[in-house]
Amino acid sequence: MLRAERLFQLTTLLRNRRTVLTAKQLSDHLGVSERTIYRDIQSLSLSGVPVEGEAGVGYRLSRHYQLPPLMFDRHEVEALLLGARMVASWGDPEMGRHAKQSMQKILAVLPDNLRHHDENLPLLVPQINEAQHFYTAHSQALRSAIRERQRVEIDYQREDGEASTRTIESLGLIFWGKVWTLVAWCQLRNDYRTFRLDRIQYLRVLEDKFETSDNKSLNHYLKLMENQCGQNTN
Amino acid sequence: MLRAERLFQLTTLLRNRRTVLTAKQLSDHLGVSERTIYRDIQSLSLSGVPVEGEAGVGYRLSRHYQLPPLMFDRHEVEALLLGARMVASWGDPEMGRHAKQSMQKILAVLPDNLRHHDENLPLLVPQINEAQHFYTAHSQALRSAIRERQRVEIDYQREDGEASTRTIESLGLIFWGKVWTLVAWCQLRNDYRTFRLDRIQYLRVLEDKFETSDNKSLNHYLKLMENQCGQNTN
DNA sequence: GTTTCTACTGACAAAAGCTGTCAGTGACGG
DNA sequence: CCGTCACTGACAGCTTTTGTCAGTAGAAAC
Repeated sequence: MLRAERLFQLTTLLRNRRTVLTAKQLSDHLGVSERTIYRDIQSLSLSGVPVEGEAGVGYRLSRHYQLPPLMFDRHEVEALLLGARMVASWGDPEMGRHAKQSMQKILAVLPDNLRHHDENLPLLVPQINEAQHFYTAHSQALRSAIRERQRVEIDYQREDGEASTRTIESLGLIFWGKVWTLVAWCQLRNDYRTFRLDRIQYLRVLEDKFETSDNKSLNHYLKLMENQCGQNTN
Repeated sequence: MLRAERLFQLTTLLRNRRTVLTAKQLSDHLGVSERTIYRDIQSLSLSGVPVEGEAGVGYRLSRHYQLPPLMFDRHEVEALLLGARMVASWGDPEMGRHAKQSMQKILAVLPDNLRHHDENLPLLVPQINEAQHFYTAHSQALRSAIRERQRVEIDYQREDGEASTRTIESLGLIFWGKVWTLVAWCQLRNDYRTFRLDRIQYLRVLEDKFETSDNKSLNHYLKLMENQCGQNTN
C-alpha cells in the first residue's frame, strides 16, 4: 500500500514541523515528483485533512489534527530495534538504558505478529564494554553540560601527546562510528574546536553558564562545516 | 484514493464493534468482493494494525488499538532519535528510510514540548554517503536473503588479498561501529564463517532455499562465540 | 470412514489507478 | 515587457488492484 503509506507520512511530516514545507522539500523527502505531491495534497484535502498552503510559501498541518493511533510495520519495528541496539552499544550507559526502556514501551503495544521481533532480529550490535566505555568517556556529563549550558574544564591530550587544559562551552556531540567527538567553543582559542571524547583525560562541569548566539552555536558550526565540505550532518 | 479510504473505513468499522464482523459482512458493507476484504485485512495486519481473526468467526480490532498514545519522556525521545540517526547513517539506505519514518510517527503523537526535539537534538550522526555505502554494501539483499532463507553466492576478498567464491547460508549481520559483518554457514568450509560486507566483491541471491537447525543457526553461532569470548552480543 | 460446507489463499486477465514529463496558466517582481 | 515560481491539465506508460475461479484445510454432519 505504497500510496496510502505515503499519504500518512505526509500528514506526520506536515504536523511535526513548526515551519512550513514546500512541495520541493516534500518531494525530496519522499522520493516522488512534485506533481505527485500536489496530487497527494489535493487528495488529503478532499478527504478532509486540514492542509493549509500558501503560494510561494509551503504547506503545514494544523497542530489540532488528530492522527490515528500509532502503528509500525515490520520494517519500522526492525529499524527501531536496530537503533536501540546501536545506542545501547555505542552510546553512553544512561543513553542505552533509555533506548531499551523506550523499546519496551513500543514492543508492549505491538500486535502479536510483531511483538517477538526483538528476540529474533538478525541484526546484532555487540556490547564490548571496555571498548565502548572508552569511546563514550564523559558523555553523560557533557550531555548535561550542553543542555544546561554550563562551561566545562577539560584536560585534553592530542594524538601527538600534547596536553592542554581548557575551559570550553559544549555545543554538541558527534558519532563517527566508534568515535565520539565534542563540538565546543574554546575560550583558549576563541573559536570552535572538536575534541575526541576518548582523549579527554579529565573533565569538570563548572557552575558558570554560557550563552549561545547566531555566531556561536551548534547550528552555526554546522553551517561552517557544510560550507567547507558540503556534507550532510543531521 | 479509493483503496486508502476503504482501509480507513475498515479500521473504523472494526474498532467500533463489540462483536466480530465476517468477511461477507464487510464486503457487503463496503461494496467489494470478499477476496478484496481478505487482502485488505492482510494489508492492515502487515502495516501493524492489530486485527484479530478467527476462522469461521470473523474479525475485530484488538483492544490495543484503542490504547492512549505512547508516553515517552525527554530522555527516551532523545535515545530514540539518536538511534534513528545512527541507523540512517550506518545502516543501509532502506533501513535508514524506515528509521526516519518510524521516528516521524512517534514525533507526531508526542506533546508539543517534545515534538521538536528532532530539530534541536545536539547529538549528531553525520551522513558521509560514500563511506557509509561502502560499509553497507549488499546489506539490503542480504537482509532479504536472511529473512527468506535463500542461499547466496559471493565473491569475497580477504584483507590479505586472497579471493574466493562461495555459496553461503546467511544467518545475521553484525555492526561493529563502522564495519558490518555477515555471519553465514559456508558450504565450502562446512562451518560458520564471517565476512566483512565491504570485502564482498560480488553477490547474487540464489533461488535455492536453506533450513536452519539447532546446530546451524545464528543463536547457535552466538553461543559458540560467547563460550569463546564471554562477551555480550544482543 | 466420506461428504459437504466454510474461510481462506494463489493465480490470472482485465480494469483501474498512479506516475513523471511537459506544456500551459496566473501571480508576482524586476 | 520578461522571467520565475507554484500549480494544473493532459498523456503515455507503468504499477497496482480487482473479481473470478480453482484449490486447500479444517470442521461438522452423515
